[in-house]
Amino acid sequence: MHRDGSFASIIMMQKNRPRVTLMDGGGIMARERKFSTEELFQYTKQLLLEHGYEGFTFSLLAERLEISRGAIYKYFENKEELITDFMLFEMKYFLAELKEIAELNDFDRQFEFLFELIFRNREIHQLIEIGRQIPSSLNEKVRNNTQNLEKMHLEMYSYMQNFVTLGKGENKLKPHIPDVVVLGIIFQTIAIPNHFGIPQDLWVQSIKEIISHGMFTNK
Amino acid sequence: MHRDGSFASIIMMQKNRPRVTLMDGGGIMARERKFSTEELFQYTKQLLLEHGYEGFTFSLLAERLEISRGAIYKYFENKEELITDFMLFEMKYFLAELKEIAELNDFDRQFEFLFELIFRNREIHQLIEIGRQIPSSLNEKVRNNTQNLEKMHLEMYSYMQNFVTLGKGENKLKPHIPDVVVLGIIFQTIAIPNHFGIPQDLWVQSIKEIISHGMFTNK
DNA sequence: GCCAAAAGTGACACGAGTGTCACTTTTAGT
DNA sequence: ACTAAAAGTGACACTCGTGTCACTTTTGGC
Repeated sequence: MHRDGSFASIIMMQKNRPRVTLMDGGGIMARERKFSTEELFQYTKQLLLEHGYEGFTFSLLAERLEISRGAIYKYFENKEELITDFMLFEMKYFLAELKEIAELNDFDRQFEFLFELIFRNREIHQLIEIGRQIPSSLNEKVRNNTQNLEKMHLEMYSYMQNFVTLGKGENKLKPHIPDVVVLGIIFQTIAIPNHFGIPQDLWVQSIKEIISHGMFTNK
Repeated sequence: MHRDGSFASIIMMQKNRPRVTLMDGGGIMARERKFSTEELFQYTKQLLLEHGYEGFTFSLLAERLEISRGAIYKYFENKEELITDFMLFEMKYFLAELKEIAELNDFDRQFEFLFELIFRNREIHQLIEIGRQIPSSLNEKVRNNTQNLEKMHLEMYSYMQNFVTLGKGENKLKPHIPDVVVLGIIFQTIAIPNHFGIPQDLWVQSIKEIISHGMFTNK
């Protein structure tokens, strides 16, 4: 645990800086963490999806992590800060993967790639909607976080915009349909809850086909 | 107000029955209501969509209605009861409209009808998802309400099932796509938030076209 | 063994939502 | 005018989440 110099811990350390240089060189190590940041964010995600923004509490999170509530305050001043940090964490990973779409140079491959990526990160869309519920904060850190989120959100759209532009350039996508509708559909359909437990394969293929060629037969 | 013998007030009166027969014949009328049930449900809808299930409170609702919180308890024992009553109210209206689909006897007309109906009731889908968050209650009335909701939900699906069966029978819908995927897509795509403010007409037509024939060109 | 530093704990004061209830207000019928 | 009934109010006791803080625990380095 003490050697995770990952993205997440960098975010976390912004407030409670250790008074020794940082936990790499040969500083005093102090006691071991009872929970990793990855663990914390994982439960945060679960709880956000289960209870929504307003239903998320530090008490619930502490319970899942089997620590005291007070411990969380060592790393995050409040709910807004924790959740925006978490959103940045998720978004960063998503964007890092999305970036690779630029390597593929024809539309068909990009479509396959994008579809698979969004499908593998189904919750992202729901989380983004939850993110819209965060009230504008007075807290410096939180304002900074939401600004960065905004930026990453735009960056995300710009990659997807390129995808659509390519599709229209190759005459693969219908030119009269607005770009944001194309993107909206891809995002939204993937989030359809499979309440009836259709097998994954069939489910994915069906959705992909409808998006591509519709649910109507071509007579 | 005192002469609304509507659906809503019938639900409401289950608990606090007036001691005179009921408010039709010539009973004593007592003082006038400061808010109608329709008004109450309208704000309930707003608040549920804004804050989600856990964010919804009697305090917020009372504030919007410009009454005291206590007044609401005259009609509903608690949040669960109010929200399930509200859900029944919404569902009832939706189902009443949906029923009429059976009058149309070809698939194309049913498709137009269904699409228009769901589009006009865009929030229904979101509300149904919020409804899933209601914890199973000990309260008699609430258990009864959720059971009825379940029934209406199934009834809703059965009407739509008929629609899909008809479509497949007429060879209009692709036979290999599972029925629930067809329904899921129709429901979900209509709920796409139009964040970029595309004109309504263009928005609806684009979505309808993608659902029907896909976003790909037929080359 | 002692120290410094970070991790973690539990108690406290506070604010907000809940559910209840005795009370007041308004109303129509007599 | 008087009354019964329903509508509405506001105070009370309670629970739960919040944020803080002095305190204890664990750790590696000296």
